[in-house]
Amino acid sequence: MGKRGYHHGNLRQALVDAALVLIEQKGPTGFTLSEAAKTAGVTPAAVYRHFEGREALIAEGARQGHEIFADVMDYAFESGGPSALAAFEATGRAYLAFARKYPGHYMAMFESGIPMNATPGLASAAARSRAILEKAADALSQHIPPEKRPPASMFSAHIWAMSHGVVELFARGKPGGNAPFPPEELLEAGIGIYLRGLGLIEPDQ
Amino acid sequence: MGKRGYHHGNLRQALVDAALVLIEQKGPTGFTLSEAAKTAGVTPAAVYRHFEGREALIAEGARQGHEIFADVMDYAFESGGPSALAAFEATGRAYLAFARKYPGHYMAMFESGIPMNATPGLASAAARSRAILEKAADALSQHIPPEKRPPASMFSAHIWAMSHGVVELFARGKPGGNAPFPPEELLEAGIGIYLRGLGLIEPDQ
DNA sequence: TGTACATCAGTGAACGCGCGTTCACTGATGTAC
DNA sequence: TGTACATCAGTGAACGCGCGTTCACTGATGTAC
Repeated sequence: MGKRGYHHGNLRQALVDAALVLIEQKGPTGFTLSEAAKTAGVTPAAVYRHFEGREALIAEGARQGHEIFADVMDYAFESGGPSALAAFEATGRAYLAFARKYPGHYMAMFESGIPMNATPGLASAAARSRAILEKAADALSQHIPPEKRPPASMFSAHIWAMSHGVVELFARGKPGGNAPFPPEELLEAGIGIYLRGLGLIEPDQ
Repeated sequence: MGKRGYHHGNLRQALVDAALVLIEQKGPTGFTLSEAAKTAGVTPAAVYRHFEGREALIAEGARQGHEIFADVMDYAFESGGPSALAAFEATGRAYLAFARKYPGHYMAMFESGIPMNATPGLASAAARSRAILEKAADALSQHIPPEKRPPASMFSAHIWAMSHGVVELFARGKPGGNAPFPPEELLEAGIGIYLRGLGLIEPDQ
């Protein structure tokens, strides 16, 4: 917003970008304000012209992540296919694609330990991305007979939990050496079985 | 093993215990060797009589966690009920109970970033707990017609992912303010729907 | 167009801090005789 | 039982390090006239 032309150009965003790369490389707690500053070609003290401190910088990364996350999932849902089911599955794939494509953002959002209320902007961005997931679940759950329909928020929580679990356990190199299956395949199969359990997919297919 | 009677009694285990409490309180990367030593009433340098360094101390906590984890899950599986299904569900409940009861161990195991090969003892304990989960999945999957049976390792990966996701997202205070449902309920319902999707529970029940 | 001035992004030095790790040591415990 | 000795768990001081944060400053940019 009009910072361009000054000494650096757009230091604020350069710092966020540097922070996200470092978080991706060293984990959210291995990340260092000083190193982000150095990466952006600037003195640590310069960071304080744009952020209140280390935590605010991470929070801004998380906020931007939630914004992208919500956009990506919303797009997948809206354009995901003719049926509510297809749209929902596209949303699930978008989840994993986001985690893969923006690992720094993902870590800042879910692994940094930054409280969701750290910043008003972060809080509202997080609420937005959460709402998208629930919207997708709610649309799909319309196809379940009301008397056996679980609350949409539970439904979306299950999908979210399985997706997050797959990301944390199998989409990184961490435990067990490596994944027994490609994460995409694992998640798609898991969601498929889950949806079949809800009666949303034909038992025989 | 026979250190009792010396200056401290059993400093080695006291250090592990202190580390696990601190990891629970401050996260696996906020944890500090010096503070663990202070908690145990000892100089930081004393730690090096028992561990190679900071990472080895965390690895030992993770190792003990995997040992307990495997025991707990194995017991739940073996004594979980008359049917393979009941035994499996007991195992799932044991997962969450472990995460609740031993949060420090859980974090050291799954959130500390310690590689599974950090220590031979850790590697073999982790392999053991992983094997128990697969054993339970394998036993249950015998009840699925072979032609539509997913590999037991995929089956157990799904359950593990959903369980871990529930723990990370909803069984701590982190995102979204708090859980929309009690985690136990959420996980049990999720596993139930998943098992129904596999045809292991009657669709109408 | 040119000059004087105000703004404010980034500097560079300094701070106090706690970290993980090393080292020569000390002194309580255990052991040989 | 008593004495001399060996062991080795824990000490305390020191190290070099990088951290987050503060502060008075400087000098390029933008603006008023």
